[in-house]
Amino acid sequence: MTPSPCLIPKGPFSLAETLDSGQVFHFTEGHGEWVGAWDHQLLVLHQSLSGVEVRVGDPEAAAHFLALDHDLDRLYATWPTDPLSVGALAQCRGIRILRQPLWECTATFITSAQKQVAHIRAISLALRTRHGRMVGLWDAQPIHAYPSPALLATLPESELRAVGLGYRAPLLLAAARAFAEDQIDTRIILNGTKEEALAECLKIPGVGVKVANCILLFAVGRMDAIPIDVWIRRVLEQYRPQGRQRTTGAEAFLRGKFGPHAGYVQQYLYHYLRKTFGRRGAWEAFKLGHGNPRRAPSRRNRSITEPT
DNA sequence: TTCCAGGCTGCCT
DNA sequence: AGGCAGCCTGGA
Repeated sequence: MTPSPCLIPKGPFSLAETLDSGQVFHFTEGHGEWVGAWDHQLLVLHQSLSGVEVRVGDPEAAAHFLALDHDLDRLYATWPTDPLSVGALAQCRGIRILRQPLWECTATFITSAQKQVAHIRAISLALRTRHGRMVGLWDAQPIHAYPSPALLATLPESELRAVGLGYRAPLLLAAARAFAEDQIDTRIILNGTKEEALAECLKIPGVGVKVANCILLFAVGRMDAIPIDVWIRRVLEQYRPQGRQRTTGAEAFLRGKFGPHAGYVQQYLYHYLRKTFGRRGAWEAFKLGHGNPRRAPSRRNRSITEPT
């Protein structure tokens, strides 16, 4: 048996952390091998001491997908120096922003609204298994691609609700239809200016500002895109407790604070905070100890910090 | 059991 | 412009 091609990343790389950092939701691990699909291609990857072994799949496609060309040492040289960003870098060193296919990235993040990662993963795998094209077998298990827009558009809403999509079912259907009927100009999303691309993303049903930025960061590779989710909003509360958290001003603030590769900082912070404070109440406890108490807790959380 | 999770949409001021 | 309720489901 010929040895697998070995890819050498530019700077640090952690395959496991990258594939498990909330960018993609369908890769599975067994015996040190990560198995999944990139578009319609089976990928089996293993991290060795010298690099990344591509045991199944096109090495060039794998290197592109894993963004092994991103010069992380150079990126770390200009990393923000505030305590949270430094802590995030210490824990997430080697995580890369992947280059995902546009449609499956879009569809996956439409289904992610108000869902925990475990559930997003379950939905993603169910959609692939039930409706995606099989791209190969690994360890006697079939691996599936994400179903195409044209195929998803033909499914009844009840079928999407059956995999647990809930109110997101009609949104995903409408998005699939919009893609299948060429109502979305993907050239603008991929090659337009930031503003043009964002506006085109917002035409997609079920896509708001947060998901649009996920698309720009994880599929288009725009490192200046900053998805602001609940975790990043918590970071904002620490940095500017008197400011508004929901407006576009928040994004401008983060861009100024995190620099041109703000998307990378965002991803590290997201992963770091979720892993460190993901337990119920852990973030509230952290804030009581170290955080800034000036801002009153939101109505949503009030019962936690102010028991009646 | 209750709470809340990587939001979007439509409607309100 | 910005705030808010409602929406489905399942994990902790």
